[in-house]
Amino acid sequence: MTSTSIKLSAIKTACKTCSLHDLCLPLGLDLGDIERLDEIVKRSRPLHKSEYLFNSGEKFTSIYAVRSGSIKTFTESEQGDEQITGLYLPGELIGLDAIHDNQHPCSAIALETTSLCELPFDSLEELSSQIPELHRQLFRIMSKEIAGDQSLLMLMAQKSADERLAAFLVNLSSRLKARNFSETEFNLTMSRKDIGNYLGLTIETISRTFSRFQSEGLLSTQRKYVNIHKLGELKELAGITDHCTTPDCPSKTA
Amino acid sequence: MTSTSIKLSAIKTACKTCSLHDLCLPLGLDLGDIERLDEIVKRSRPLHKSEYLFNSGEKFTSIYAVRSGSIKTFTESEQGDEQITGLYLPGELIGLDAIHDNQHPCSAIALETTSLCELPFDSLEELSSQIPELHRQLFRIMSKEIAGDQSLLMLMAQKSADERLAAFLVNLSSRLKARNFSETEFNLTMSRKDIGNYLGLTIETISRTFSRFQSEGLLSTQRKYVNIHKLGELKELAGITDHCTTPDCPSKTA
DNA sequence: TGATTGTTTTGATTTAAATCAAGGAAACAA
DNA sequence: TTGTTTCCTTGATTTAAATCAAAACAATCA
Repeated sequence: MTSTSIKLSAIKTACKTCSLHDLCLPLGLDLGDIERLDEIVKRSRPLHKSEYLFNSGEKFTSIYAVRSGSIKTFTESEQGDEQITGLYLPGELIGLDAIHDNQHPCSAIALETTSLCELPFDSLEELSSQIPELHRQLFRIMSKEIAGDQSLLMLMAQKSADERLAAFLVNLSSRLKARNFSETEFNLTMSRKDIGNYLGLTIETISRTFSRFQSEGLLSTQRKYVNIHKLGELKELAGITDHCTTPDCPSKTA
Repeated sequence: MTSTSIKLSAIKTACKTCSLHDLCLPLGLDLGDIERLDEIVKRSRPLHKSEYLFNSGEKFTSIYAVRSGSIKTFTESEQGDEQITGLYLPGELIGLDAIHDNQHPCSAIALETTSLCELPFDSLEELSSQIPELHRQLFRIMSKEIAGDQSLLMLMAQKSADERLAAFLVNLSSRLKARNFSETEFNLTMSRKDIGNYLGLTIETISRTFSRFQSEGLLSTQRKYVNIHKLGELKELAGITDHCTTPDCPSKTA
């Protein structure tokens, strides 16, 4: 009985059988190397909605990969303004911003029931010095995060409320599609308030913009549920180059 | 004669004698490892003001470290809006955002006469898999870049024009101080237009804000020259936590 | 079940920064 | 030197989004 349950949990954590394989750390690794990666992955109980994964200021020990669900990260300034810095979907890595000074500059909260793979950074670092392809993939992922933040900066600095919300939706849609979810019908896991904060806008502006998009027939919403009717027009509004810089992003190949 | 000039240039590129040692890649390496790093560094002629280091879309081959001078990086969207994404001072690394898809997502231009160290990425990657401390330092630098971009995001999303310009100046001041320049007297290498673009504001707003800071006695300016009279007040305006996340940043230890 | 709390929508008003406009000061070239 | 271009400053006006305000709607809980 005990051995069965161990085996079951082992199967569950196995990178080699994980459907997120190509969106996550194992991309490009051969089977033997994936098995070595599997050995350092720790799996704990899923987080419930609103549970913290870590808190700003905490000591950095591990990188986390989202297995299912979603996570938001946010920083708080000394004046108390909160800024959401990231929304992480399955296959994406959390905590890369904490490496440089060994503590988390942001907090991370589950937006829904979320399970994660924990990768102790010391082990990961050691393993990556033995597996060049893992090393390379880690660099790629970090580089992508930098490039993604830079597109977000452009969004904030140069774009109107309409363009920002459109870009947010198009980006989300692309990433969901890459994960085999519908690209036109999905649930926002963030509240209007969170979306506004993320995009540098107020909740009222987000709400009004959604209403206008709806009256223009671009999409329809019921609270968190979104149905995009005219993805093409939305992409155009977003400036086609949505701020998704993932290699798996459909808009890149289109 | 020939051997002399070769020797001279070898001395000039030597990381082990470089004053930027602790702000750059060699931080934490022992002498032998620094010498190995020195072997892969390529040094070319300095760039003149307004010369391109690389262009958006170009194939990625190397990371560049600024030796002297300064560089700005910027992306251009399909609609033609330009967004400055970075201002790089001596000891800082350019091109980390290009690793993930092997091409530069941004262009890089010299803001003044600027000399650089070129680090071919293939060699750097190979070397870093042999030198764990170099590997770690690379991760730290990339992580710092991510964290820095995230503070910039907060700046753009939540802060007023005053706060943004103050934060920009305080950040620049800290980084200059870490490089043994004056923290209160310096030349902006970016134009008002560039500063505005970087901070998501217009040139007129930057100009007016500088004028007001001046009339309030916070600083004085003559074109690019800036003299900060009340750094403390400026820091307070910036929210104390300036968006400098470098470990060498004085505000961290203060 | 109703009471309480939190979230979203919509409307009226204000405001910070953008835009429009024009003059002045440096930098640069012929 | 003078003309040309680029950059910066300052003023007047407009505007997009914030703020203030209130009601409608969901969700949660006793």
